Amino acid sequence: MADKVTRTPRSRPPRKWPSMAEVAAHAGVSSQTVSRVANNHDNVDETTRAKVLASMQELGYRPNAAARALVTGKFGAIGVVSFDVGAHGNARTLGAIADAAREAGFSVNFMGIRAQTEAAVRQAFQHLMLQSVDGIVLVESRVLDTPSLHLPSTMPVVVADGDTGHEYATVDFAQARGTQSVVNHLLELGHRSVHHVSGPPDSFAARRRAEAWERTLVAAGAPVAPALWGDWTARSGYLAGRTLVQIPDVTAVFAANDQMALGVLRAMNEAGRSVPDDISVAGFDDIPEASFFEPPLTTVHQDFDVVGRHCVTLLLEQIEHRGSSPRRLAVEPTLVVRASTAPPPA
Amino acid sequence: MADKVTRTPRSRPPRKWPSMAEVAAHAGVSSQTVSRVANNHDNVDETTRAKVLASMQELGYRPNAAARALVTGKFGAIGVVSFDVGAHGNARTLGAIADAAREAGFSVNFMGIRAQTEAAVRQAFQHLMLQSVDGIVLVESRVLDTPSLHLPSTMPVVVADGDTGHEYATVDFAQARGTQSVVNHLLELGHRSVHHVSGPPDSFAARRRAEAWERTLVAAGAPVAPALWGDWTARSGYLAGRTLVQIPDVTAVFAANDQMALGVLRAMNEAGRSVPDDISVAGFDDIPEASFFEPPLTTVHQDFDVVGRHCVTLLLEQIEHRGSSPRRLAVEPTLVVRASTAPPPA
DNA sequence: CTACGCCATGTTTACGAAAACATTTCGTGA
DNA sequence: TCACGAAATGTTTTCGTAAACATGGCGTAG
Repeated sequence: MADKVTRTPRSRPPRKWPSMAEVAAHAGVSSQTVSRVANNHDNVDETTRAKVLASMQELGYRPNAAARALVTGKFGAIGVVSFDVGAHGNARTLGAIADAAREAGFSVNFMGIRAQTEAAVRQAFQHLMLQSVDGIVLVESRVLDTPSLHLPSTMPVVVADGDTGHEYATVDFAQARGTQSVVNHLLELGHRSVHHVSGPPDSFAARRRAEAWERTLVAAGAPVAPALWGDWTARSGYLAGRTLVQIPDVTAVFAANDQMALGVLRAMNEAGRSVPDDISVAGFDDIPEASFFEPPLTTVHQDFDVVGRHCVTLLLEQIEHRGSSPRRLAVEPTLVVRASTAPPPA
Repeated sequence: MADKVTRTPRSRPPRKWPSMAEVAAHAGVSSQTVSRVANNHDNVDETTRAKVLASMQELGYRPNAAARALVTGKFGAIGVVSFDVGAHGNARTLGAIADAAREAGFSVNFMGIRAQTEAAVRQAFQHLMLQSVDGIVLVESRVLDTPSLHLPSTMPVVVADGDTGHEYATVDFAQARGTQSVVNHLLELGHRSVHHVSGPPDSFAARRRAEAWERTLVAAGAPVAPALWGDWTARSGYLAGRTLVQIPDVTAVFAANDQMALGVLRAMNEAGRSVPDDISVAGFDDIPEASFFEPPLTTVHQDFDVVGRHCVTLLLEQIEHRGSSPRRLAVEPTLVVRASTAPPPA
């Protein structure tokens, strides 16, 4: 591109890291021996190994991941595609995945999704495959048609907290059971019915919670009022709460997550309703702050760390033996009763 | 390792992706031309380009990032080392970094830190360099001696929300100004002094907020009571709050983040103190839930998205021209007055 | 004592892409 | 008309590593 007179001598970084060959020369062995030491092969004499390690140390040798990946076909990396990490649950799951991955010697290639379109997810997947990962975890999928992602069948995938209607491995919470436990808790307290503030309809977790809520009510012969749809934010919970206070006979509200429950609490307070004396409110997730809400929130505890670790476990299973049929794991959530639920007013 | 009789024929993935050579053969051109098309060089005839693109499409060609990185020395990836992503601010920053990075064509290699030791950070850095990134962003550093990380001088680094006493580029909030604005807000309301619930002492952000709090009080000639140290969690704020209610003359509390402020609110309520009538409480961060606390929290708004984008900007600057001296950017936080602060009781 | 085999180590090659270098094909001005 | 240069394209080399293959030394069983 420039004139050839200048003879641009290929813009190499002035100080490159030493290569195996340089370490080998320094240690007086072949580069293959250095490779064996670097990969902890056992067929190396201890004396030689020590000599090589010393040279590595002295020269500050770092293996080049790109070269290694090129020849092995493995990248030592897993991709994580996640919706809004501003959401507590997603962030925690990501953190747990990263921890588990690191312990397994993998790094994590993170890709956030802003737009909730299938195109965005597909693009993220493709970008990750470009970036070369050995497998992908999809967190909180909101894509209706996961199978249409056109993933090569060779790419291991684990779906966390998402759709289950596909052939991929999945890890998620037993949403139904968790939901059932809160709703039943409220019914057992004597409430005739339980109103529901749901998450966004395009979220699988939200939909399953809503479905379980409805099923539980129906099973108990309780009337089912239409759910109010929120978007996981406290604000949407607040707006739903303002609607709820205008509906007569509302004595119990189950919000699909704790943030929305917080919004409901606020709306109740603004409307002069006492929680739990006038109205009981329960959430889902058990974020660390839930015990400090006003009043402390009854909710369903989810162990995101376990979910994250399971994701990595399942993914590594598939990476190790490509043929293995993907498994499904469910993590049991537990009801945590605090001060925001009580029997309905007499 | 296994018996050699089996003649394991090198375990290639049965269906590998097509290489440039295959695309080239299919399109009837040289692989170099394919390379030019793949990299959008302009010295390719439009007819040829179209032919190559068609072949790429048909064969499903994906460039191999490892091979590309090996020859270019660039990886198209930035590393992010962050403390607890369960913390809202860190998660948001990470999300913003990921977004900005993706827009710039970079992927994000995430590495979480659990242990708050220098060794853990150093290990994370080294792991990232192994994984081959073009630069690193360190979020919420709690390491006292950042320069001792022994990073090669060639590795671009940006420190977000951390120590500023080093030669790395930094992006953070004008902690001092934000703190000053809340503290002055409280003083102007008529409070004689302001108590402080600080973040952990090993966090730079916490330390700077505490210092600014103290300076502001001193500048105003107000008495300075010792700060109570928390750990960013609502629980620690709650514990601090329980201590505060036993101290006479406390009329205003500034917590170093919103979660701790929430804990303080809870402690006040438990102790029968009214906020803001008896005691004013202010936080820092303006998490989305803050408007829905009981009462809605006066706090300092931080725009994490801007911080994240700035991080990427500064990092790319260094990656592009290695020589450039690292810059420092500060993001202005803004005071958000809500219902948790008021004049002290008469 | 010798041959066989295992162990430590060395040599060659492949991985896929892009830089460097080389060649061909034109169009244009002298 | 021919030389010259720019544009398009092809050929060779390089990156750092690990697999595949090759070799030499040494202990031990026959």
